[in-house]
This record gives sequence, C-alpha cells and structure tokens, in this order.
Amino acid sequence: MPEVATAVEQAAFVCASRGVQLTELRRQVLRLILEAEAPIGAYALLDKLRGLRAGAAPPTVYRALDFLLEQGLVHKLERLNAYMPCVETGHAHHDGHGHGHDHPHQFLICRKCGATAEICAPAVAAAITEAARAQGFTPGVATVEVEGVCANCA
Amino acid sequence: MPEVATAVEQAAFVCASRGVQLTELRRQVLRLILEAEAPIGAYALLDKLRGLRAGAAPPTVYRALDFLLEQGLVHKLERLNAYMPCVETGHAHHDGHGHGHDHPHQFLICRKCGATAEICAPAVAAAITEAARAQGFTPGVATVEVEGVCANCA
DNA sequence: GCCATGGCGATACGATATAACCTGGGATGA
DNA sequence: TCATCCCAGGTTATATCGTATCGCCATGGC
Repeated sequence: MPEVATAVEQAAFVCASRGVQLTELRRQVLRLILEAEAPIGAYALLDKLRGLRAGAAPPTVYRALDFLLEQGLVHKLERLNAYMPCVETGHAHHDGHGHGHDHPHQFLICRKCGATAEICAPAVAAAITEAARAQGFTPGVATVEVEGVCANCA
Repeated sequence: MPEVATAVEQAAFVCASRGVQLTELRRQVLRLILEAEAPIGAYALLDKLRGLRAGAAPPTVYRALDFLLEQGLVHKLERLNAYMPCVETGHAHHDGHGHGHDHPHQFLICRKCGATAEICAPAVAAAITEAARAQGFTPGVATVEVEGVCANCA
C-alpha cells in the first residue's frame, strides 16, 4: 500500500503547518489504522503496536488516538468502539479548543463484511441542523452511523 | 413522578400483548431508567439496583437491558454508553428476529446539562436513506446523536 | 412424574477507557 | 551555564462496559 506512506506524509505536513508534532508513536498508530481494512479497536491496535514497541500499554494507544482525533486525522465509530482514517486528512477545526472534525460526515457500516465508508452528505447535515433548531437546540457535532449492507455484499 | 408509574404500566400492557413478561426485575430496571434525569450507564444502574436487590451483578442489569432494548422500551446512546427510555413505548418491530426499534429516531444531547431528547424527524431519515442508496448501500438502522446545547442551557 | 423453557443468581473473564504518577528531553530564559 | 517548564510517553493501577458460562428453581405441557 504505497498510499499509506503518502497519507502519513500528508498528515505530517498538516501537523507541521499547525505547529504540532506527528511523533514516531503517532505515525505508527496512524499507519496501523491506515493499513487496517476495516475500523480497528484500540486493543487490536495495541496488539499490533507491540510488534513495533514492546512496552506499549493502553495509555500509549489512547494518547495517540486522542491526538489523531483532535487533529482530525482519524474518526471514532461509536457503534463499534473502533477507529478508522479520515478521508479528508486534516479538516479539524483549529479554532480555540481544537477538538473534533468540522466537516459533516456520516458512516455506512456493512453488517456482512464490516467495511465502513465515510461519506459527506450535506443534505443529511442540513436536515439534522434544521430538526435540532426546531427544538430550540443548538447543534454541534452530529454522529451519524448507518448499519446496512454494502454494494459488494448485496 | 406519577408518570413513571403509568409508563411502567403501559410497558407491562405492551409486553403482555406480545406474550412476553415484564418481570419484577425488568420493571425495576425500567423504573430506574425512567426516574433518571439523563441517560444512565449500566453500572450506575447496577448501583441503584443493589438498593432493591442485594445480589445484583452485571449480568442482572445487562439481561434486563437486553430485554428492554429488544422490546423497544429503552434506547442505548452510543456516544455515552448509557440508556434512556423510549418516548414511544413499544415500537419495536416484532417481526422474526425482534431486535431494535423500527421508528426512526434521533437524539439531541446537551453538553452542558447532559439532558437528552429523543426526536423523530422523518426528513433526517429520508436524507440518510437517499445518501446511502446513492452509494449502493442498503441502509438499516441509523444511529443519529447530536451533541450541542439545549434550549434551557442556551 | 418428566422434561423443556425461561428467569435469574453467581463467578469469571474479556474489552474498553482513564487516573495518577514518574521520567527524560528539548525549548526557554535568567 | 544552568534552572525551569512543558510535553511526550512509560508504568502501574483501576474504573467501566460487556459476555460467557454454570447452575438453580419455577412453570407448564406431555
């Protein structure tokens, strides 16, 4: 997978331009997530990481994940408690507190093969914003995860 | 909260009409969820439940939760790993496998006070279905959880 | 009586996530 | 130069979430 290397390099560039460091540990974790075919859990990640650094413990992985999530380089899938790369590398909102992703996104999770696609459907985001405002609610980040069957498995 | 008692009675009626039992344990767990002001976690529920039955253990709570989820009496919030009542008591699809809810629903989670509202916005569900189909994906249940600020806290 | 079924007590375990504390290394500034 | 600070990350322990499995007992059909 040569794309993995280029994705890591692009992430390094984005981090450098923000004045934050994509350290060796963070690169390794990002690479492992990019290499996984489906969303990967924290402890599966930990197992793989131990092949690269023997002393790795849960906080090792979770701290790297926190960084990658803050920088918008990876997503967390709440239904699966698993992580996958962000297709639009580095769209975190870097304003003030600096957490999360600012581009709306949704996930399509195949119940057969586990493959998960990230899509960007502005119509969905707009419908959610409107529905929330109708309740007097000021919407922030929306988690949208759809379980179903992908085109390959159908 | 007199509404709690009536909600429990209505749930008992729904269960009876389906030929399943809302046992004393399940009633207690449902009641605790109804009495909570915000979504409540499994272990917080367990703590409260131990006030009613000393021997309660994790499986005690999880079995009751599984039942209540199957019957569509409660929802799970994936972002919080917590549970809350379903406003439309008993809309589970009782066809064959019998898991989950068949009415589309979305959650508005207040980041200030934790209060969570369930809403039903068909426009959101429609937008999601359309976006999924456009990718050749056959959508099933959609998880929609919006973090933001509620009307009270604004 | 016999046995299938379902509810549930009890133990153990696996998986997910965080708290608390410490160390080392590079930047900063007196 | 050296004291200081911040930050990345190591280390240990623990909280939280969720399952697997065993076994008991009551109910109800045969």
